[in-house]
Amino acid sequence: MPESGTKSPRERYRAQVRGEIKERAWEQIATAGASALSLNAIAKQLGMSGPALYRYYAGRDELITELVRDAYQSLADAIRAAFDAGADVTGLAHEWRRWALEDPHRYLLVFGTPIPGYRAPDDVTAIASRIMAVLIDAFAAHTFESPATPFDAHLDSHRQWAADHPAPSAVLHRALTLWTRLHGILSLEVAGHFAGMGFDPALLFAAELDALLGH
Amino acid sequence: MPESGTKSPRERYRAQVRGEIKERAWEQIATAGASALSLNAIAKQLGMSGPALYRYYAGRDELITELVRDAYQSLADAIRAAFDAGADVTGLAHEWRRWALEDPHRYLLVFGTPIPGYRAPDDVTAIASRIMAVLIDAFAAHTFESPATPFDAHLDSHRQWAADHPAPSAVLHRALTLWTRLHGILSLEVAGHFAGMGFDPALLFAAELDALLGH
DNA sequence: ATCGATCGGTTACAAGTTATCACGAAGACT
DNA sequence: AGTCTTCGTGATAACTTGTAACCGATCGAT
Repeated sequence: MPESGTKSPRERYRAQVRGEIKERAWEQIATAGASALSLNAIAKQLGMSGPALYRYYAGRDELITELVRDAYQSLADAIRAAFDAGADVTGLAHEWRRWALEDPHRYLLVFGTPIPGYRAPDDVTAIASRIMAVLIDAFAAHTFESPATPFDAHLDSHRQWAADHPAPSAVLHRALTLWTRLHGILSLEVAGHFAGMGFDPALLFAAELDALLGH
Repeated sequence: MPESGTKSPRERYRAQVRGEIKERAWEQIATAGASALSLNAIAKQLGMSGPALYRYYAGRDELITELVRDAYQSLADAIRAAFDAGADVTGLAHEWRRWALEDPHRYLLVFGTPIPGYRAPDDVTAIASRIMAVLIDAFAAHTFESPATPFDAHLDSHRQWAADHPAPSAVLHRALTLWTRLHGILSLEVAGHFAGMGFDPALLFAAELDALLGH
């Protein structure tokens, strides 16, 4: 977030307070989860009492929406940076996992059970498309001798989720499959469903990655 | 739940009210999600006011815990029934999906973001083991020529999650993979993350199933 | 059959939450 | 300086979960 230079001091102060609010919100989410987020507690932590916070965010939903957007953007940045640094699909997948485990509640806020009231803002789907585009680019380097499945044919005419990326539909399929398979493992791991099972989730993750990338 | 015959009328009444409470709770969860569950509203719907509900459930956590247990048991029964009716792995997977889509919030209550305070009761992991055992039995009918992965070796010494099922670790691996891959798709679908993407989730589901069962 | 303890339900209350309103103080701009 | 927007305040409303005290009906035992 550079380039916040030419602004009125009022707006700079406002932006800074909004940032502090989000910071405290993330602290609360990291410890107690998103549904335990308390605007009152945040305000108290910042030294101001109760309704002052409503000058900065219209309500709980708006704050959460912005947190979701930030989290999405954070994932997009991490994936993009890894790709620009030369990471292949395996590298992107491990970066994805690192990002998920770094803050489990953040991952669940983005990909987990949706908050009852709120609806995803439109720009979030744009960020998602950008993430998928990076995955597709990474897969485009590989070559696959994959038999065309019925789903591949279906994808040929349904590719707006990938920002109409010109890659062949088999590649789109791979990218989509990478997403769903990684999410299957990561969401279960992050939600603690592997807890009492004994095996090492990292090994399962690696095995799934190997299986996808041509056994 | 047969064999609830020889009970004191007090206990029968109590059991019936507890059942009605859970019914209303499921209605609320199905419409507004688990985090919007209101004990007051449930009590009001049942004609009794507020704190009377605490005679039946010690608090929110205990009610949710029982709902989670019931949902788990419901899935276990559905899978078990399909298996006993002769369903193969494909049939079990579709039954799993049918169960998930039948009540999305129920699926998310079990496999989604965990509720902040509550912890999964011990018997839930036992039910999970029973489900996994059915999956493993279904896979045991298949034969695989799979190269032993490092994860397979790891699973050989970490199989208590499958109730120490005697199947070879490659089969355990398949069953575990089925779970995580199906959950990856189903959780994203149920949480609405495929909403604006355009493609048909059912075809993606079928494609993943085909890919897993030996392309 | 009467007596007594337990159970079920009630109202009242405490401590929280989100959110709105009306007001005062302080900075910013003309 | 004067005005005007913004920020923070306390008061208030309508909620929530959960506890405490009380009262009546029912069930079990004598």
